[in-house]
Amino acid sequence: MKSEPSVFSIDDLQTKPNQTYCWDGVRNYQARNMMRDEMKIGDLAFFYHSNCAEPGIVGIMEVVKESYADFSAFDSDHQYFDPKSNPENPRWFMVDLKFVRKLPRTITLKELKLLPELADLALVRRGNRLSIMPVSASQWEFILSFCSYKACHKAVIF
DNA sequence: GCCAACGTTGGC
DNA sequence: GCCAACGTTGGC
Repeated sequence: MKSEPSVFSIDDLQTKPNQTYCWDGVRNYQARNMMRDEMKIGDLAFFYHSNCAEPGIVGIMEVVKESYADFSAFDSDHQYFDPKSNPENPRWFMVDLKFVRKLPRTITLKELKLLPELADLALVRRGNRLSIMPVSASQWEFILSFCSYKACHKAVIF
């Protein structure tokens, strides 16, 4: 799940570790469908910093509330207002998340693109700008193990 | 349903 | 700031 750190970063999320946050403002149907149809309580998600100096995966979140109407779309004063959505027939949905942990270091987009094991990761596929993307179990495990071991192999791999 | 014009995302 | 790669809109 992407967020611009200048707007909301992993450190913002960590400031109040027990706080839950609604992931509002998603206005793309594919991303909406993933929140609405796929994400279940207890699921984990990577937190990705986008549109910044060092884009990459920086931490882990957990789903604490399953999809419900994104009410920011109903408020005409809100930046995420969408007149085509209303409480009777909401167009946009969101989930609630909470901080789990930061990764020991940022796994940069540059690294993710170089790793053959992640060639099928949606994030590194050509032109993918979705703000929410699926990660398979094996991709998840690989990224976490790579994160732990990279310090030892830094000179070899890069 | 087609597609040109336009707006957005986000890496660089 | 540039621009590729989208997604959306709306005329037809």
